[in-house]
Amino acid sequence: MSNHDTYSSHYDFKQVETKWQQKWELSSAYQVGEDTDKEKYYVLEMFPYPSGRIHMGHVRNYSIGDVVARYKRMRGFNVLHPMGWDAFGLPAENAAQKHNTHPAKWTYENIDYMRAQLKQLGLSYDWQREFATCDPDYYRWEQKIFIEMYQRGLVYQRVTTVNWCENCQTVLANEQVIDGACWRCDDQVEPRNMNGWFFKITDYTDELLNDLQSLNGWPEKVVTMQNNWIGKSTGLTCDFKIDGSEEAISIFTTRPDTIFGVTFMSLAPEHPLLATLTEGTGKEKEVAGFIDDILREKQRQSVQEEPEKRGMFTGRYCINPFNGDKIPIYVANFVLMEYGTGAVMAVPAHDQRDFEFARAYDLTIKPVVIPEGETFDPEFMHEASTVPGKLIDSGQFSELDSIDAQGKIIDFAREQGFGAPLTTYRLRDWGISRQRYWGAPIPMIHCDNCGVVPVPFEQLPVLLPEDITTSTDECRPLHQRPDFVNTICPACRKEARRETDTMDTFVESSWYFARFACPDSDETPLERDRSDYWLPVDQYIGGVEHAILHLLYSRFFTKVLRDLGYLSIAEPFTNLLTQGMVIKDGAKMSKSKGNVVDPDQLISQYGADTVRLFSLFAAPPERDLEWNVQGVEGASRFLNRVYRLVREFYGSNVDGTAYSSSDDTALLRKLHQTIKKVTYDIEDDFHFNTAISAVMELFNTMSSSLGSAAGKGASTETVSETIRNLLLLLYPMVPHFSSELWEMMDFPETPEEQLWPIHDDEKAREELLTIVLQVNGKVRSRIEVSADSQDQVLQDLAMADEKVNRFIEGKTVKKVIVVKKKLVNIVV
RNA sequence: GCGAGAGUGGCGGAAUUGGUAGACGCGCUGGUCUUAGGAACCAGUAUCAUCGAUGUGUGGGUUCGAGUCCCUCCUCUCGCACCA
Repeated sequence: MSNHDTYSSHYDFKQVETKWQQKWELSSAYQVGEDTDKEKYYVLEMFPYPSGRIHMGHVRNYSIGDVVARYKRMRGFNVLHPMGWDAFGLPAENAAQKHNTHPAKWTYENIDYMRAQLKQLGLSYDWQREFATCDPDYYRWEQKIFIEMYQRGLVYQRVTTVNWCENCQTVLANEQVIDGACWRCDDQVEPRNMNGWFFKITDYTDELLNDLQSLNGWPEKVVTMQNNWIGKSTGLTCDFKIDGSEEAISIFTTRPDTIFGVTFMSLAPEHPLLATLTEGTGKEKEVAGFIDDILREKQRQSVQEEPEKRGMFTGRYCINPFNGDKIPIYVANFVLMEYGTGAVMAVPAHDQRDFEFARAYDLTIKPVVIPEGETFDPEFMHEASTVPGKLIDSGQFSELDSIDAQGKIIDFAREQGFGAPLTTYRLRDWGISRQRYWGAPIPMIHCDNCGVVPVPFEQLPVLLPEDITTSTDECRPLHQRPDFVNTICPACRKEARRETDTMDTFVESSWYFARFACPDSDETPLERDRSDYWLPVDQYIGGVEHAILHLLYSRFFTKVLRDLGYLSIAEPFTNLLTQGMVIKDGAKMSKSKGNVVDPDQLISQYGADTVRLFSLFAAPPERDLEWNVQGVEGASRFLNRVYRLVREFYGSNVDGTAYSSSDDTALLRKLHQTIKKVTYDIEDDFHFNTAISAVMELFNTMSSSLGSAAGKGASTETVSETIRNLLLLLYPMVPHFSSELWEMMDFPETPEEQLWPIHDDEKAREELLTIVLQVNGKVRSRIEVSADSQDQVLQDLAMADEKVNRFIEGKTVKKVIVVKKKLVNIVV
């Protein structure tokens, strides 16, 4: 019985995929260690939250990553490709309440299920390195890093107005508030004053900003988003003395050149000077009422709508230090306390918001920057002018160009002592306190004698109490656990209380990629030599929805870990691929829309390789992928066609059959062209869709070559060679399938032990080319010529062409353009 | 409003530098085999028409030649959004 007979007549993906997955599992095929003989390559996909089961977005993300991993291995790299679980978070608590279980139990059960799902997809992870962020062995190191950050002054506590989500019963960071709503549950966020822990990410603002320039392997879009988020602006801060008082109002402006055009002052309703300012004006009550009013309005409205500009005169004036002008002070609803100084010098002639306000309250508009060839009459202006020009009415700065004037005005303010250059940022410190149970405890102790004291390293981890029962309306679960809260102060040995806040789960995901270098290390969070070998991540892959939150925090942590001596790198991810969403019927998959596709069901119906192939084929990775069942069937059909052809070829035993040598070279040529194209598509941009279509073309060519009668078609040898290479090209995308057919063909070893094929330019070269013949730029005919034809020959052939002649007859040929290997264009 | 990106057959999408528009796949049409086919295989498939003409959101421009470059406008997606 020949080997061939043991293979079924149709491709049995279930049996084949199980077989290879078992082999990989038993041989720990993708386990790696540091190997200084080989160049390392670290490919990482954003690890999932263990919500219960994987979704199609994961399937796509991890399929892309797996192709990269398998491809790079074939290129001789020592590839690190790990997987883990972003396992802390609120859904576990909610689910635990709902199903009357424990968050840990729920989480670890989900992980078990999802791990099995990932294994069914045949993803080539080094499972030895797997961890979940809720493992005490992980978060103990996070607690250590926290304390070291605290000791370095990068952690502090303060009371602030925080974003409170009533639904989640917790605080959110600025980055986690989207359009005034919670990023997770979409509930409206409300302000609340609370004590909380902060990471001093603003210490790293400049570095986070400047290093963006080095991220050439990131999509420009993501870099821009981070740039905007950090929001650097430079300008002047300047004091306006309050008339009849020793106090002054500090303003910040990016347009110091317009400072002679200031006609009033606007304060944010929360501005601290307001209370004293109105004293004795007789307007105290009126102003206070107005402030209450706009603060309440601000809370109510969604961030979407921009309210009408409203304000009220405070009854006081201040003095413009540049020209001594006495200008009225207003409270205004559009001034933000969070930005700059909470006070704005209003220049209605050159700022649209100030302009609208001035029109509404009939305030003076004074133009001071006049663009070339224009004049402004304040009475007839219908919008502010924000373009540069020449200064007027600006004291000694009049006649200057407005751009040049900016620096001179700042210098003057500094010399006179009432102002200074200032750079402001939009980025705030990162509030990491969460009033929840299922998170890493913040390892701090509050002592009445000693104040805040870090938990000593040897006492780490501060474990979450396990026997917790979370009930629906329970807030701050740890707070209500005396056995957790009550402790001894490490400094004075007196009774003290543990911190009961847990850390934002984004803290875990900010350094997990580094821990993958040494997940088993029980001495230290990161071993320097191992992280130096593996980091940075060469290719990071995930959804664009993390463009700010996770990626910014990870960059921050990388720099902190470097400064703590754990890492040598400044940036964590050299190359970033942000893959598009998986959509169906033009919309994002969601339960409410009822268009969710279940990966389990797909895999059992079509097999992992088909699902992988389709998700790689249907669109390039950075674009949204429209899920289409018929497309999946197309992918399945393709694999079956290849299977049948290979099986028949192997069984036909056609050695010695006569063949056509021209067909033989043609197939070989196509093969080498395909190797070239597939390699280029993967290397250049991970454009697997076009790579797959090239392999399909190769298969079609081979298939028609094989079907020919004796004396035609390619030789057995060439077909075998083509199959061999085709399986190698396909291997990273459909590894089970390729491995199986490889074995069927009796090729030595397995595809993954082979090197990626290299094309031969000589063999890929076309002998005959189709040259397009144009008349006046329109295609009129085509001719076949040998590839080395000279220009003159081409031109002669073109002029002699019958179809061409129909179009040039009776006309004068003005010009002939010959483009090598492409076309001849005759202009008449 | 500001910023970025994108508009190509019935559909998903191709088209390295300006040089054959629609690769590859889906769908559809016809055929072969078949008791049957929603399997497989073969042929066809941008549109309109007889030569031929027209076609990459709109209108213009540059060029021998434009999906690709420039300008105008329209639409969509994403991000930011009273940031002084």
